[in-house]
Amino acid sequence: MLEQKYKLENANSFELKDIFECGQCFRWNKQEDESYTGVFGKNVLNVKKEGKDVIFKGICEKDIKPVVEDYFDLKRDYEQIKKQLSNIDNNMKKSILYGQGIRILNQDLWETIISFIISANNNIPRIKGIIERLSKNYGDEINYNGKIYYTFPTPEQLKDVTVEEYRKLGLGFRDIRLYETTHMILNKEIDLEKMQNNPNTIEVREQLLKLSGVGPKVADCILLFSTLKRFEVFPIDVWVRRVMNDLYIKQQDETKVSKKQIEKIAKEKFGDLAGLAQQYLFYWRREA
DNA sequence: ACTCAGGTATTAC
DNA sequence: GTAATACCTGAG
Repeated sequence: MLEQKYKLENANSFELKDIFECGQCFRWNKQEDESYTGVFGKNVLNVKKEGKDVIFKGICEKDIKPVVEDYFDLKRDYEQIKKQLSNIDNNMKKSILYGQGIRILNQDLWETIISFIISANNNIPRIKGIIERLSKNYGDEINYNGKIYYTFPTPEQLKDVTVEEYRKLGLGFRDIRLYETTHMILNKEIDLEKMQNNPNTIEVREQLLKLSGVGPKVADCILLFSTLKRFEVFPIDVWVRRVMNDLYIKQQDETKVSKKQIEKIAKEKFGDLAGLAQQYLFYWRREA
C-alpha cells in the first residue's frame, strides 16, 4: 500500500505529548525526531508537529483525511470546551493550561475494552508490552518504511487462544478475564454493535460491567476513550482520587475518600464535561 | 526481600 | 450494600 499524507494547518488544541501520554492510549510511541508513530485499525501513522501545523503520514486503508479527522476528533471544538471548563475554577484553569493540547481519541471499542482490562492493577510500560505482544502474536502484519507493525487482533483472531497462552504473554491474572470477555463478545452475549448504537449511557455501562474484568473504573475508561465517546462519565483511579482529594475534599487519608463523594462533586462541578475535566486533572496531577 | 502499579472478583460481615 | 483480601509480573 502507498503512503499517504495529510497536513493540518494552524492546529489548536493539538499537542503530541498531551494526546499520546495523557493515559488514554497504549500503542503510540515517541520517535527520535519527537514525532509519534502508532497503529490503529489497519492504519500505521506517524504524526509530527511543524510549528502550528500537524503532519500525518503513513499507511491508510481509506483516504487519510477523514480517517485522521475521525480518530483525532478534529471536528470537535476543544477551544470552546476548555474555555467552558476554565470558568469553573482556578484548579481547572491550571490543569487545562498544563494539558492544553489534549484530544480524546476515537479508539476502536473492542480494542479499548481489551486494553483497559489489561490495565487493571498494572503499570503503563507493562500494559504496553502486553498489548504489543498480543498484536504481534495474533494480529496482522503491516509493512511501513521497512518496518513491520501489527494490527490489534480481532475477536476472531483470539477465538482459539487459550488461557495458558495468554499467561505466557505476561497477562498475569488477567488471562482468564481476557479469555472470558473475548468469548462473551464472540457469542454476542454482549453485542458491541448494539452497544455502539445505544444512546442510553446507563444501559451501555451496565452492559460493559457484565464483561469479565470490567469494573466501574474500566467501564468508564471505555465509555470515555472509545468511539462510545461519553464525556459525562468520570473514571476514578488512584490519581483522580488523589487530585480530587487534594483540590476539593482535603481528607487526611485519600484512600478513604468514597467514590460516591468524588462522583457527586464531579457531577456538580463539571456536569456533562466531567470526563474531559477528569482527563485534564489526571494528566496534570500525574505529570506536573 | 519487598513494594508498587490506570482494579476486579470473591468472600465475609 | 460496604469492607477486606488475593491476585501475575517485573521494575526499582
